Amino acid sequence: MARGRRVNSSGEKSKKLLLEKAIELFSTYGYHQTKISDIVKAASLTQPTFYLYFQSKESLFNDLNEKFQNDLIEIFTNTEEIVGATKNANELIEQNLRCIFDYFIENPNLTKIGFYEAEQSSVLKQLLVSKIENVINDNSKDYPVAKRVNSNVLAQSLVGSMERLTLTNLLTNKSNPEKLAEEISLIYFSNEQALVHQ
Amino acid sequence: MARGRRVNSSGEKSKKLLLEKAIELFSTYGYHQTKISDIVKAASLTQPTFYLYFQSKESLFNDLNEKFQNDLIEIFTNTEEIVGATKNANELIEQNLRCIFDYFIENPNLTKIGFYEAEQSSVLKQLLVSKIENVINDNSKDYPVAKRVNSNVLAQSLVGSMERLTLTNLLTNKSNPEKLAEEISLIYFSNEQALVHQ
Amino acid sequence: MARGRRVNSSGEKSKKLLLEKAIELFSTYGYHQTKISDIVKAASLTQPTFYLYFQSKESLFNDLNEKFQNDLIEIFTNTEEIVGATKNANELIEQNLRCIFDYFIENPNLTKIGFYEAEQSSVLKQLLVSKIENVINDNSKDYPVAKRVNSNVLAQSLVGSMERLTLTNLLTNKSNPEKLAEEISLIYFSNEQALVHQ
Amino acid sequence: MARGRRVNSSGEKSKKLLLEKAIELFSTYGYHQTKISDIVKAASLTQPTFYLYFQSKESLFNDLNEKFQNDLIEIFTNTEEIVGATKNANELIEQNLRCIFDYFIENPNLTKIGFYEAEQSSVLKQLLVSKIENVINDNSKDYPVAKRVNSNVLAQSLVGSMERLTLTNLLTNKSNPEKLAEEISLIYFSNEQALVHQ
DNA sequence: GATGAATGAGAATTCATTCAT
DNA sequence: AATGAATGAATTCTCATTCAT
Repeated sequence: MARGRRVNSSGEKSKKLLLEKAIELFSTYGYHQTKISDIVKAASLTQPTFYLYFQSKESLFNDLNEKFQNDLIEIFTNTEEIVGATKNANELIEQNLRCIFDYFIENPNLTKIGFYEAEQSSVLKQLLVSKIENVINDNSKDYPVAKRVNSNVLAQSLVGSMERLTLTNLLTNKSNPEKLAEEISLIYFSNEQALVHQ
Repeated sequence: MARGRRVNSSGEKSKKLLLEKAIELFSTYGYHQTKISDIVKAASLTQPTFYLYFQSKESLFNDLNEKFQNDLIEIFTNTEEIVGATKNANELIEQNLRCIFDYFIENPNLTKIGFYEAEQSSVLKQLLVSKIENVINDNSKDYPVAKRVNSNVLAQSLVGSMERLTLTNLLTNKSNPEKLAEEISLIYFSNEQALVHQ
Repeated sequence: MARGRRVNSSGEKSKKLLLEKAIELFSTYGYHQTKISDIVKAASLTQPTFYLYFQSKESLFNDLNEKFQNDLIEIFTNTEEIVGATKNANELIEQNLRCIFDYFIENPNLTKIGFYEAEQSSVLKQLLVSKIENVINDNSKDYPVAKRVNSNVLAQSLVGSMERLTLTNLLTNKSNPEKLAEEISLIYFSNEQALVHQ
Repeated sequence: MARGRRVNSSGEKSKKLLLEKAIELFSTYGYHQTKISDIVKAASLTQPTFYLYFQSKESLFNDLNEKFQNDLIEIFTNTEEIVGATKNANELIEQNLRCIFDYFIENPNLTKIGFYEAEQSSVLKQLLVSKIENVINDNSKDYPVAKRVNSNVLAQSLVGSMERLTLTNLLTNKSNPEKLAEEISLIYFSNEQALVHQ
């Protein structure tokens, strides 16, 4: 039987294909339900080829998660820089959410993996909570609710809202990044702002 | 170990022990990471004994989830009856949340399985969303925010908050059922109530 | 043993080897006494390799039986065509028996499986009975015995004789296809022919 | 839970019941497909009770077969004595067959086990062959066919006929002992006798 | 005489991973 | 760069059998 390098084949192409299929399958069926044999079958390649590009199933999964985490952390950082100190807190958070949701929409399957399937996601979410908590603390005077509810609880709650709404409304295309960010902002801040600014 | 019946052994005890250990392990390590061998080892029993009481690993897991779902659905139903039409919406929701959180605190590991680990949880959560959505719709006049944010989005958001806060604050004993239910109520409704009632 | 491909290994060779050993063991010890571990041990391979080529122990057994049945049915059909209407009944049956016995001798172990071990064999034998019954019915005028004994009984009896003599005389090499076919023919028909023709 | 001796229970009754059910199940599903759990379930008893009366599954099966063999051997012997030297060979064989068939009809399930399922059956059948062979040899002058066909082949063939016809015609009640014995006798001897005596 | 409870020993099957080409 | 062939190491599950009551 024919073996060896195939016509028109290119390592990078194969690796990318495997990566794509892996993301697709992991996000659809989960880590344990996805076999390496499934991934290579979907990519019309063979199992040894998988090991040409990835150390193991677990390391591929970790790589995927690392990329997701790095991307998200970069978004956090960038938004801070861009938005800067010019805006008030709820706009800052809304902006941040929107950027995150933009990324989610562009990488829906990776999001399902990195934000829901992976255990590492908890660290990331905790980081998000911290960021939001800081923003709230820095601007607590503007938020009456923040006087009655612990800022950490508020931030945890907000991340919980993000999590669920991303899954049910954003990734199902019932909503879009802009709209969803605004809605969350409305739920958590805008109403009060409005009242405060009366 | 010798074969046959052990001194002082009793079927009910063994079954209960296996059930406990299974809940413990599933909630800690997840379904796939928990092997039947782990469960029976934790219970100081052997694999065939497992099959004396449960059909398979999967069926045990399903049984667990079914119990969780039934318990929770019963709580929904009971709370409705008890609270009745006497209270306004946010009190109703707060009461309901509190009952749910009470159950979560009493069954922390089962909650981790039934509310987080299991795929069936999505149905349950959707049901919760529907219930909350109805309450909001019935009382939307009291909630300014409900005029700006779709009631479904509001309900999804609230369930998201529940999910996350249960995991991070309730099951870690940083908070308690009463307090957490109040906090969520404050975040979503009370502030407005207060303002509206001015 | 190291993992991975062996020197000089070839899929076809391994599959054939497994098939051979399976036939050998099934025919010697029977389906239930033959473990997959026995088969692969006999082939100097490992259990996963077995599953590379066969779906399961049962499906391998069924495949074997299907082959046997198809082969035998083909023999029935071919013999009919070749012998045609030119010969009289006992020659036709003798010819058919001889072809069958030839096949048995060439595939002694498969015969033990497909004709004795497998439950599916009963269908095949019933088919044989039908064929023979038809021949007898078509030529009953030549056979005095067929007037006193039901043709179905006669056919069943003949198949029973085949069964036993194959096992005790043919597969043990005490007899051979030609001789055995002739003997059976003599027992069932020739004597009468002879007498009738007097 | 209640344990210990049951009201109205009697050891002998339980043993007999187990024996009956074992015969029923072994004959229907075969040795390997019949689990001890099946047998005791059918007898409304428990597994340890089984071991009160039988050493093991295998030994029960062997006991069953031993009984069958002893019964059959006794029939051989008795018939010889009764029939004695007074009759000619084909009547002797017919008589013998009829007695055997009578026993088969009275013990259909045991027959399925002892004559078909068990490996030990081959010894018994060989014994039958020997007996028949002797009769044929002693009376070969009366049987023209015996001059052309080896008496062993003739005897093997006859036993094969018995085997198959018992299964297809006797145990299915399509025929009866008397009729079947006569038919076999007709197939193998009577016709010639008739002709010879003309 | 009988049972509830338990287990030793092994069965089939799966899957990530590796070797030789 | 890629593959055909193979396997180590589990993992679930079954069944005859045994012990304590």
